[in-house]
Amino acid sequence: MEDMEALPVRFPSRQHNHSSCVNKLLGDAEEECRRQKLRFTEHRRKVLEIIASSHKPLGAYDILEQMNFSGRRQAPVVAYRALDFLINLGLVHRLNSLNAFVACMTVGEDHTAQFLICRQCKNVGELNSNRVSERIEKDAVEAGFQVDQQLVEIIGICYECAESG
Amino acid sequence: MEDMEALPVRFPSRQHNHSSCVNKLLGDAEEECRRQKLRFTEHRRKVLEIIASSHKPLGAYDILEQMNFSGRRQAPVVAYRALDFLINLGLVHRLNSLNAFVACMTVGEDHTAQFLICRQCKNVGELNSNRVSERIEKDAVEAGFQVDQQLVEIIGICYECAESG
DNA sequence: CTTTTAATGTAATATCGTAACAGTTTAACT
DNA sequence: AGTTAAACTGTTACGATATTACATTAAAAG
Repeated sequence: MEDMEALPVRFPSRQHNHSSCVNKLLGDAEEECRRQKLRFTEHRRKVLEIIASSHKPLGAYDILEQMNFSGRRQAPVVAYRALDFLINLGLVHRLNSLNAFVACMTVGEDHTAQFLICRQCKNVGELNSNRVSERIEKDAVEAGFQVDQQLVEIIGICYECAESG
Repeated sequence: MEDMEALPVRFPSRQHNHSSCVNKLLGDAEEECRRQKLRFTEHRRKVLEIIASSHKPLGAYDILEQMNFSGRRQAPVVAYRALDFLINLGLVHRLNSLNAFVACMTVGEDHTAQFLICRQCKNVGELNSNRVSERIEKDAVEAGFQVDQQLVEIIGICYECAESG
């Protein structure tokens, strides 16, 4: 029997308003850090803000460029340190096939994620299909493998690009 | 209703004999190139041989090191060109989470693949679960996404490492 | 208020991957 | 065979991504 619940997916539509979701994410981050007694420092806030302001994946050096507070160029390690922190908190995801980073679109919720990468518009959506993650888990276990982490990246064409030819 | 066929999976066991599977892969490669009228040149053969001789993923520069035919060091691009060729032929897979390459373990068969990466012994197995690939395809389509390519990497502990503590 | 843990600043360097272009080999076609 | 077109190779240079190491400063815990 199929699971008939709605399939959670977030793909950024073209006219979607960023500033509200950026603010939401920053708020979530602050709260999460308070809860876990972690420090939400300036670098970390800035990096999260930069990533969240783009639904296209950003490379570490793209992020770094936007961190020039006062004409002062930061060293790469500054971006990587903040990224590590945010990834560990689940606020940012790394896309291995692109060496790039995106903000998490389902913060706080307990979720698995698969990434939908549009090779035309370069936007990235987040699919949260438990059916997929459970299927992977089951089959891996059946194959004698104990799963710690799943990395699922799906390359293709998003709905809006398919429509507009 | 569940699909009850055996789940195809290849994980290299510790006492498994490489040389026979290396030879098989080289033979398959030759045949496939003949069939498609492609050239199976020395570089390509050598790179495939090197990758196939290791069930642990190899980086491009690891491969390069083993290409020193006569003390002569090859340029990186030599390895990358051969790798591109072999990947397009489906003889080699790239593991994005590791920036590394492994030989395909199910050559010639029409198959999808998910990679089982043991974070202890570093061996990589290939799971060929149509249930996983179909689940991903269905859910992506349901989310309005047209799938071209699936990249699935599963990090964890393999059977032999789990057994031996 | 001192100890110790976490974060930052800074420089250097390691690792991974590609561009460009001239030269050579191979295949295909008179 | 001789000519042409396509594919492959050699070589140099460079671009992009990521980490190590270590000295310094800031914050939290006792």
